Amino acid sequence: MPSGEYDPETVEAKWQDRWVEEDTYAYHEGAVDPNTVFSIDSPPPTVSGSLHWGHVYGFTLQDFVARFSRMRGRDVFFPFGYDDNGIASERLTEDELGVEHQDFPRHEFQEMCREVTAEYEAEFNEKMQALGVSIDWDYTYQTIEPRVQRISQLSFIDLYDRGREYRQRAPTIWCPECETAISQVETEDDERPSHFHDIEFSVADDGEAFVISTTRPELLSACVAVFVHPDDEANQHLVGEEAEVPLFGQRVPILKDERVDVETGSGLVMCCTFGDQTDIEWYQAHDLPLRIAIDESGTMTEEADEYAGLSSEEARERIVADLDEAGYLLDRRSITHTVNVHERCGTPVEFLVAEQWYVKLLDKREEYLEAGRQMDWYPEKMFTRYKNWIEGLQWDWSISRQRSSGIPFPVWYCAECDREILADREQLPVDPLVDDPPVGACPDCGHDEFVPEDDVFDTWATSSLTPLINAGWDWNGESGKFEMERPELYPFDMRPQGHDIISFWLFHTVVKCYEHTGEVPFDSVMINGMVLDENRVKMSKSLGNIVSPDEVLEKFPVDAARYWAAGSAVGDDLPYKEKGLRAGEKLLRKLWNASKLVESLADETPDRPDLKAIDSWLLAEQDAEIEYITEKFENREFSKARDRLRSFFWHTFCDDYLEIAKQRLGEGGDVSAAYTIRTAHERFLRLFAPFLAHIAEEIWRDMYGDGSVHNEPWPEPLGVEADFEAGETAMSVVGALRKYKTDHQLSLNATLDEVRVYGSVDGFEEDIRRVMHVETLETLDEEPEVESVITGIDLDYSVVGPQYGSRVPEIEAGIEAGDYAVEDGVLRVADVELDADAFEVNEERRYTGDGEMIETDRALVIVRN
RNA sequence: GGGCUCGUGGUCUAGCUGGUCAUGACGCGGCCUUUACAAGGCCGAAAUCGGUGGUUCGAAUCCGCCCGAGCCCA
Repeated sequence: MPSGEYDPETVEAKWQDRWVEEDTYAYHEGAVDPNTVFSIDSPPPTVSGSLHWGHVYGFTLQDFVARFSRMRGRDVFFPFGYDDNGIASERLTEDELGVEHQDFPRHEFQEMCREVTAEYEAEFNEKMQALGVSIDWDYTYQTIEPRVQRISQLSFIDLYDRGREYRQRAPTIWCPECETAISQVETEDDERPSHFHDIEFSVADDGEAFVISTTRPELLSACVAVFVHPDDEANQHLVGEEAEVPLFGQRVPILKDERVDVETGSGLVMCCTFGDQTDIEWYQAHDLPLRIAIDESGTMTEEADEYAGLSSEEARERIVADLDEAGYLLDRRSITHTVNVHERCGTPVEFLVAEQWYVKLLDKREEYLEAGRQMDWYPEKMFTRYKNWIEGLQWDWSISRQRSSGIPFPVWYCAECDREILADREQLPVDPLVDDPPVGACPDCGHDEFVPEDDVFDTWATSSLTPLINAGWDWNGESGKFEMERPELYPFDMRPQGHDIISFWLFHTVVKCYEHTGEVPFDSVMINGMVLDENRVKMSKSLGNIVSPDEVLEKFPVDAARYWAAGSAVGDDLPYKEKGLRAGEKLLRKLWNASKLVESLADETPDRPDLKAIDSWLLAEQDAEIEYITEKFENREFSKARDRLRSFFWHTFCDDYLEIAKQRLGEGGDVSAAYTIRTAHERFLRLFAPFLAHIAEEIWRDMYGDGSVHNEPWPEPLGVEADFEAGETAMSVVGALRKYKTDHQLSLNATLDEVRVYGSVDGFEEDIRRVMHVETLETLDEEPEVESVITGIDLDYSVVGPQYGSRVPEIEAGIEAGDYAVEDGVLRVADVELDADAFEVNEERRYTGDGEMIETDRALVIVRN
């Protein structure tokens, strides 16, 4: 039985171990009915070595749903995965081993990644288990494992076959540091110090000089045009002429375009291949030629003449010096400007032209929007983000990456005609760098040499397949179809996701799975907010405001953190607050102590006897609470469920009911009380189980069951009939008597001589009398001797407002002036008659008899002492 | 620069399909040993609901503008 003080450190670790050992949260493979299965597709975290509050928060919310659903009789599938084939893992491996990925063949480097990430993942697993999240650890995956590589490549081939992919030479955002193409979403803006250079250009025909301002003089050789703003009258005469580029001497057209920024510099701009995003737009809009001066490693090309072979930085310095010497450099000044940088490494990006694979998105925007609409969004408002993202899409999705670690494209190209040769589904996973293509000769031209594709997939191309990975999607060569090993899981019942990555992760997952299966992959999406610090600022390394979960969990029980996590509406950001955890800790202590008391008062549950009034009242109240809490869980309104449960348990059960039951059971065998106290308590444990997973388990196994509380059914209403009116009135009388004692500085067990109650407390008289230590308690059938003084009229505005509209102020003025009369339940004021439902007479009652009267909203209580 | 979200007692939060004295918790003050819990119980003080203008008989709630924070996208 529960005894002594609650010791979370021992208790929590004990159950965490046993849950894993005993497979408490095992998904039952036999389950086939999609209606009884509840499948969760958790987005796999990136392996970076440490668990942060975002993980704790997100997984705890998922766990609430998992535990609740399990108790509601669903076969819960709660898997776990790692996204470990991205740049983060690649860098982790490089740092850990002190190597550069360029120095190894791809498969060797991948092997190193697997080894390094495996260590971090093992540590992460332990921490996850120490959070008590009800994951089935038999279902895990790594996005870098061969099985997932196969699924990724199958996905590529399937999309290709469906005409959803294409290869195109197109401007690409390039990180010279990582030497890879990156997508738009992987870049961010950053303020960087730089220099503005005023460079003298001239008109080719007449030699008229004009000034170009640029931050990138190293791109002079890549200059393909000069632009003038259409509103720039002073320079309008240049339009249509040709300009001669200094040092390099190429002639370029002078054109007009409204995208010229007239605020900065001279108002004349050079367009290069490619200095920035606008250059790409100009290249497309004005059909300009390409002059590629910087290659993929950030080195100057032949296009840069004598500067070829230099790094772009070296070339910049040399070119600036040469411009200066030749008299072309008119000014050079320091500025700070916004540049596009790669979010991972902070290097300013370049824009190159390269052959890339794309997934088509733009042509099916409407369909993808509709797919999003078909999912239930918790909270609903987050659908807007998905919608805005789709509506704002401008580019298809580039999935090519030039990296060592990653999943290879299963493609070769004919060395002669460039025809694309895709791998056979049966041979996947393949690595074209090592493996041979499935044909000996090109089907188009018969040539027998092939060039392997050496790019790998964008990491999102794989992490957007998690529903398929979890469901065991694969190609069956015999049936010639895609099949799922666990089809009952798909579509998944719930997809959890942070609100910061709805736009690409969730969106890409919906798109890919929808294309492969023809079905929207999720019935519902649950969006979680970000964890902020105590001052409501997002935690980040650069601000140094990170609070590590490890530290906190040394001080507080996991259940307290779980209590905290339930403290905000789903989707809203949640500040980390020690106070929130302390409140949780207090609840654990209260639950523990109350359980000790329950066990000491009644150590077994008798068969259900005829229940006394207060007992059926408590159980009926609990029924109503269960209904409320169940509904809140279903709607993912955890904080409402939590607060209502806590408050009902603490105040109604502990403060009101237990105090009364304590005396009844203390005085001798009261079967009705014994039945009720244990029945209610047992149901409380089940209700608390999704939130306070550990303590509920500890007490449950001590008092009620051999199995886990987490595999017990969720409580159903008992259907007990009760006089709610009398029960609540009785509790208000007890409250009034407590207040009387407090006001008179009496101890709570002080005796009261005589109490008279006017109000319906039928069947509760004895309970009130005993718990408040009343000598004689009498109920009155008629109102006691009171003097009523009308102090005013309260209008019911929901009735009066719509009825009288602008005349309301007149009515109010009449009441204020005392210029009214109440007769036969009708109020006459300001020439109107109000019915009884439109107002309430406000009376002050003064008791004129012996003793003191206390008024509650349900009863009048007179105390003589 | 654009979109979305948020801004309620000292702190966190409910209410936000408009309707009397704005919910609860933490903290604070006072009182009380009810042999489960004093890390408890009871009572109390404390908010012009970010600012401003409007719609309305009536606005925390609806609309406009402004300020601040966060996320996403330029």
